[in-house]
Amino acid sequence: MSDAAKTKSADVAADPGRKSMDDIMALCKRRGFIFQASEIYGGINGFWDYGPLGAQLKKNLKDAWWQDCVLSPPTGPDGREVEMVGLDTCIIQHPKVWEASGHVGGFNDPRVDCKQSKGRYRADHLFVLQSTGKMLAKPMYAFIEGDEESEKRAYKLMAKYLKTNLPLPPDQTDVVPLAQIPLSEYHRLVGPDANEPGTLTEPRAFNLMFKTYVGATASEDDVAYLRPETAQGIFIQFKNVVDTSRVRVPFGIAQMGKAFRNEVTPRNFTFRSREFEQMEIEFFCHKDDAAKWYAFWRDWRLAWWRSIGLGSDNLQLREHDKDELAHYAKEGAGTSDIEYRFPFTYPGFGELEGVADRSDYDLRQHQEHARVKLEYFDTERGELAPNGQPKGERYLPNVIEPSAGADRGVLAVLCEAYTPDDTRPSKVYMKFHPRIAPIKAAVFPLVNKDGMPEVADKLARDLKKRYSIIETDAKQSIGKRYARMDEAGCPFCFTIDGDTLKDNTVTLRHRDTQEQERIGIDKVASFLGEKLGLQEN
RNA sequence: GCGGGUGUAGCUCAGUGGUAGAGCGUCACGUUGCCAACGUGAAUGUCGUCGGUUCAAAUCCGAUCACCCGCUCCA
Repeated sequence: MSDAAKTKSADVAADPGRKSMDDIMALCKRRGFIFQASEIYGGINGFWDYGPLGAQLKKNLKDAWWQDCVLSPPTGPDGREVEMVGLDTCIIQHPKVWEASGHVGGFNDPRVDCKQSKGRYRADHLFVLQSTGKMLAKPMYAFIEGDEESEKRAYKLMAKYLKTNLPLPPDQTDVVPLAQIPLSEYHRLVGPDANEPGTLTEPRAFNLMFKTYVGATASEDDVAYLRPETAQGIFIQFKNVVDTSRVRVPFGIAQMGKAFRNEVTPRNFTFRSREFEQMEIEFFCHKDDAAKWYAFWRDWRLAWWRSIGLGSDNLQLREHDKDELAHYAKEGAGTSDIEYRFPFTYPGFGELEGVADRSDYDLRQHQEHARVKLEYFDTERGELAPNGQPKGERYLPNVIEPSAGADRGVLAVLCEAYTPDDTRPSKVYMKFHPRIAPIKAAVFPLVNKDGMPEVADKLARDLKKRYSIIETDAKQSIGKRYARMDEAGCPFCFTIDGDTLKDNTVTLRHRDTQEQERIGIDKVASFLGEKLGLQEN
């Protein structure tokens, strides 16, 4: 901050590397954006609550997403308005949902810790180089699959032990997966980063899902899980939506809601929380069109984040490398992350939204596990019948999934908006896009007498009928009230003064420039409507 | 999970064994007529929590919780 203080606010605003996360967190607490969950009990790791301003900010962000994705969707690559419907499914579903999705069984990969090097490894990524023949009490060397350095190290150590040169005689050693080494032999095992044997722990499972029980008896037969993603609720209701809402492929189903993951390390304020909210679209299309729709959503979602105020320099698109791809995306057209440059990731970026081609993986999995046909009959495809009509085609649609983190979105918006400015009394202001600003406007009587409060109250009441959150405040000096609004990120203030009583004009004060102008009191509503991007008249 | 750091008023922090502090903010009254103005006054703390040492602990010791940083992890 000491550097930032000497810098022009515009420079600081554009450069998150100059913003202090501590200062942003302090403001979030001070102004009631974000509180630590269960704070009076000492807090609870990985959980955060939203205060009055934060709750409104988050609601505005979610409303903007719902508005732009569901109620007023964009024009697709085929030139037509995208077809989209909403859905709201349960946090708790049948346990088999998570078996089908691969969340149970497939992904609670066991980990192995090294007591000496403090390293942690995926057990299925570790291989062991051992000498054959008389194995008793001889050391074995673990290395990481695909990691040449650790593999070379293991061979070098083995060569040293066998007192031979590299390459090792092939008949004296072999390589086996760690899983084949019995626990009783771990005392002979040298870890990939250790220099003595016996430092590796036994493989331990990490289950990232929250476990709970359905029913008051709570026996092991009643185990259920809190959803780790909202997506599966969409997949398992896919058939109902198709059967009841007249949608036709290509179309999307949108849903937002809480999801839960027992993150190993909750970190970076709300960025990695154990309870978080997702805004997900599952877009269903024919396999032949998947690449086209994937590119469309990837680009459109990036543009959307820009439209709500995330600066272009701090936002980037990153295509995943092949080896990064999740199990469900291996067959797809690709995965990319929309990333924001947070102060705590600077100069790197952190994921805001992932856009993935999930192929038909999920529908296929549920079709198999539930033994229910989930195929879609497309009447516009297939070869032509003699009457000139297509015969139709039956298929499992491909899925393009733009999956955004609502809390990460709020955090990015907070970081982007945070603008130190030593020249103004508040020393900082929150430069929210008017569309998502929690307080849209403030109405102040310049002084609390001479008929001004009455006029201000009337204007505020009129505005409140149409716009969310209009602040009124008649206490203390006008400068103090402007400063408070700067920290809350209120974009516009309207001040009633002596002249208002004579000529019906008010002072309009702009947050970002601190400029003032006079406009007619009857123009205030239409001005706000235009600035907030709402229909007026 | 490991290592380092931090935890005192709403916020930022001072306080190294002897009665709990400052600035800012908040609130009230007065004044003020466009940028945290001024005056007067007020409220606010089990010094993160629990335990130990001591005549006496915010201060020393132990444990624990939370947050920050670095590893690790993040389907």
